[in-house]
Amino acid sequence: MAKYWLMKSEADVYSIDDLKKDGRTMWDGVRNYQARNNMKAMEKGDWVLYYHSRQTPSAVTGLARVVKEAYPDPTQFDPKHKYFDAKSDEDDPRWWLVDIEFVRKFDEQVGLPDIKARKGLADMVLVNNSRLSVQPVRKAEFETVLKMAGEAMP
DNA sequence: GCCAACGTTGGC
DNA sequence: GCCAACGTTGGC
Repeated sequence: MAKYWLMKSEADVYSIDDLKKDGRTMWDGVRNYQARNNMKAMEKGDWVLYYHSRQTPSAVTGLARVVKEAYPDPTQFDPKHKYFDAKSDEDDPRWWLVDIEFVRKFDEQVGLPDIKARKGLADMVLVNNSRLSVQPVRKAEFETVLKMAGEAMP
C-alpha cells in the first residue's frame, strides 16, 4: 500500500515547475532528524504532495512520487558543499534522502488558509507543526487536498 | 523583512 | 542532564 507524504520547498528555490522541467530530483539538504526519518520510511511509489513555502499564500502546488528509496545524501560528505556535515561518518551516514519524480502540477493551488479552514484537515501535521519539511499525510487528508485542487486521485 | 516558534549546540 | 544562546524556518 502506497503511503502519503508532504514535502516542502521554498517557492523561489525549487518549485513544482523546476521539478517538472527536471522530471525527477534528489531531495538533498534535509538536515532535520524527523524529516530524515520520514524519508527513511518512504517506499517506492508513495505519493507526495508538493508544497511551496515562502510564497503568499503558501500552498500545495502539485503531486510527486517517490522513485528511489532512502540512500545517504552525498552532499554531506562534500567539504565544498553548503550542506557539508563534518560530523557525519561515511560508514554511518547521518543524512539520508530519496528521489522523487514529477507527476502533476495542479491547475488550482491549495492555499494554507484554505487547508486550515477545511473541516477534516485540522489534524494535518502541516497545520500543527509548521516547521517540519517532510511529513506524513493521512489518506483521508490526501484525498481531501486533491479534491480541493479539483484533481482526481492518482 | 520581521519575528515567533522550534531545533540544535555546548557550557556547566 | 539542564537550559541559555544561537541559527533556521516559514507565516504573515
